[in-house]
Amino acid sequence: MAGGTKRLPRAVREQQMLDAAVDVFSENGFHDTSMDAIATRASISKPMLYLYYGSKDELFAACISREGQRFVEALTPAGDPALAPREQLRVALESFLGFVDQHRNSWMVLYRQALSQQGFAGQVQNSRDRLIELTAHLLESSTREPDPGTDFTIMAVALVGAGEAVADRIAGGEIDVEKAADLLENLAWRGLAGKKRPDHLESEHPETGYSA
Amino acid sequence: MAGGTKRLPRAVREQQMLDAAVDVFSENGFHDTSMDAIATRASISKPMLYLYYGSKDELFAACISREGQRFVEALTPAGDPALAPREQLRVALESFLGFVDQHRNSWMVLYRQALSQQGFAGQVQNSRDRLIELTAHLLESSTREPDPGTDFTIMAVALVGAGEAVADRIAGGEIDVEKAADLLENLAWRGLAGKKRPDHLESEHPETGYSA
DNA sequence: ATGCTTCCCTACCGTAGAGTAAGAATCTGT
DNA sequence: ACAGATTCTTACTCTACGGTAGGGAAGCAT
Repeated sequence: MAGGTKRLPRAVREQQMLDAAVDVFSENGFHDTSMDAIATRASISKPMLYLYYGSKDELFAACISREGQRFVEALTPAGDPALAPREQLRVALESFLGFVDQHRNSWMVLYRQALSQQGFAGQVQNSRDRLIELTAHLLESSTREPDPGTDFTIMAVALVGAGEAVADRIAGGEIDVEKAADLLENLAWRGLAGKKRPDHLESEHPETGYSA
Repeated sequence: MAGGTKRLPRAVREQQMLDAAVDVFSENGFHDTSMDAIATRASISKPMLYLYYGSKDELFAACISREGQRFVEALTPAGDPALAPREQLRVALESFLGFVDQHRNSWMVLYRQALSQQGFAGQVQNSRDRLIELTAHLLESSTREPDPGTDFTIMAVALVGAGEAVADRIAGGEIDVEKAADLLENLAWRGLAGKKRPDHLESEHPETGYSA
């Protein structure tokens, strides 16, 4: 009589548990989240968590794994080889920021929790490194005359870092995806102080200036 | 007979304790660090920690406070009003990255630990926000014809984010300060794919490649 | 040489929370 | 309608660790 729902097949319950776990982890962090809290949130009893996932660590790892999966999937449209490299970068940017905009919990769990939790950082750093390598590739492909000695990987590190910082603001609801994508695209190609996008833009309208 | 050293004046012991605490916190994170571990590292007994700082939280807060202080101090040379804004930005960049290069533990504690520890994040976010505002100001001051509607704060967020990402690589010993500063300066003014610094550069010499 | 202050320790308490034992329902095939 | 598998719960155990009680020894006055 845990709450009403009962006797669901394992596969379903597992997802429910992960949903609850991601929620609570993203709210309170790994250490300040108790298994009881997750169980309660999932309207289930604690031993179920241990039956399906073996331990708190494994449960958290499962969260990272599923959310990381989703994260990578959200970026695959950017891999479309039909697009010009620079367009790919634009798509990647929008996919990335769009993913954070929705799925804020995933973002919080993956980046603000997992990355700082020794023992899980490596697992996330993998997806991150792939993102960086992808970015480095796109930068390299779309640069006409690369200055000799240019380290595209470090450039990608910087750009991804900028993206993550901006993503945090998106997750905080302070700016919207389009504006952020514009900013980062300009950052990549013209520098911060450079003019904005040369073509269209402002087409949307002149209104507020901030999102919310 | 805790280890040999004995009966030091309070002010000294307090610093010892903070040194030890910063070390251990930066290695293991807040939650995976026990007060016993810190006491042992400081060659002191646990009740001393509680006598001088009242609790684990307060001790951690003291760490953040001291390291944050040092962090801000390291950036003050950039405030020199005699410098042109763009030079100020360059100095700020080098001060920031230089600080991370030495004081890696401070960096880890402040950013990788405190920022992800709910309850302390706000305290650090303060210093961070000031850094962002400072950067935004410098950007604004040194931009000739600001495109109307340009949000310098968000730009600063992006640039600082890039700086933090690069700083992590510095802390990891993967690149050196000068190279990172060049990269970020170029990022700010010309964009990632832009040419490197037009003037001197490579003037330093080809030596070691690492600092320490 | 006696009190007062400062510094410091050994030994303990209390509890939050990870993990488990034991078994009760419910479903599925035959 | 019975056996076996699957889902699920209540009610525990046990340990790590934050925090404390109580006292001891060293310096410094007068």
